[in-house]
Amino acid sequence: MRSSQTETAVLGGLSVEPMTGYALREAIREVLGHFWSESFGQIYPTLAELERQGHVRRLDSARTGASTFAITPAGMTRLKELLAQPVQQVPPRNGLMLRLFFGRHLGPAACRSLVLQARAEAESRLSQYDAICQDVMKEDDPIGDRPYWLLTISAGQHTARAAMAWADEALAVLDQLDQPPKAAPELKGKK
Amino acid sequence: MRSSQTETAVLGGLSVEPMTGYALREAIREVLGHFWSESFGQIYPTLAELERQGHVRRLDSARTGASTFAITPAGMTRLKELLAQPVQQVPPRNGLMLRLFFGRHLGPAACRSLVLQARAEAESRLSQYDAICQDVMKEDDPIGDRPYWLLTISAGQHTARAAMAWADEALAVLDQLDQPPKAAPELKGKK
DNA sequence: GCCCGCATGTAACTGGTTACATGATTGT
DNA sequence: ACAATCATGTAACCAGTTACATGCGGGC
Repeated sequence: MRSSQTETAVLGGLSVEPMTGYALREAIREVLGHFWSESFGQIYPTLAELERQGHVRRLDSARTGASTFAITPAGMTRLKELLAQPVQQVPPRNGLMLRLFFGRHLGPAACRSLVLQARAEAESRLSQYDAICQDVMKEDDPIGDRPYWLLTISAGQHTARAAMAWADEALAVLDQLDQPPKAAPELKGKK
Repeated sequence: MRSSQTETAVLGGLSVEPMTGYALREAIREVLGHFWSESFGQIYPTLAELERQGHVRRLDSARTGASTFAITPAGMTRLKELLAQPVQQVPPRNGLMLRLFFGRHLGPAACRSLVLQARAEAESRLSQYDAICQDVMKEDDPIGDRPYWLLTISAGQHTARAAMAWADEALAVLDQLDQPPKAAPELKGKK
């Protein structure tokens, strides 16, 4: 039973519409990209396994090698089962925080640029969410997936805004550290 | 060259004070726990390798098997080198978002309880940060690590608060989805 | 005498990525 | 003709966790 996580993503993707393995990966990158990722090395073996179990079926298995997969009723049942399983969280590993925690050895200036970079990334993510949001809103949604999709986008936006707010705060702190004139105000002009 | 990430955490930990491998793991769990984790299976081989390279040295290698490790000058150099390396980010895999994205198959009620759970976790993390913050403030800090440590705590607080705000918003949306009475208010009492 | 917490280490497994080999289709 | 893109699949590798084997020292 490979990973169940990948299985969920694959079945979930195919529950929206039938796709080739390749298209599936593209879709995951473009739509789930801000909270999920899969590589070919995971997708193809998983598809093969799911087919063996009758959870997906190959549509045009004909000539060309390229085959579109569709989810079967059994697959839908399996998907619901997988979705209902408890969320397993990954042990945290945040490289930025690790560096910042030992930031004394790095110096305030280097830390500053790390935080600045993080802020820029958060900002760019935020504008991507707007774009994705537009996309989701402008295609019609007969089966009612939209509200759920918007939920995940909203989560991304909250996270990104929080990251930016934190970064601003952190930058102020680091500036203080960089020139810590105990007293002596108003020597150089502003800031 | 094993993982460099673990190497950084281990050298960083020993840069604060000499410790045994066991204590190192405890310290990482307790202090870096909200953004980092290491297991024995990583720590011991890494310590052995670092010793071989002269980046750490065993203090009381005497009798009892238990040995305290200290970082060497070469190790400090190496640590700074590692900290200066670009942050490598992990491909995202957020199990909660995956479930929510395909939430239509799960139904609003089940999604609601997932979000509720996430909110509770965020809330508990938030109160943990307060506790850690107290700890950090009440021991004195001759070498100036404190501001950096507070930075990482603050990041955790921002993230947790964002998660809670999002959860509240999401809960409202899911409630709407659960009873979507286009019109026709006040039929059954309260719910 | 026994259990518990400190301590060290290793082997097996897992979940995942990267890189590669291969080939069809399409556009220029 | 050739390049780019779509498409499939596998093998090698990697980081990391889990579980296990082992043993010391102290408290009850």
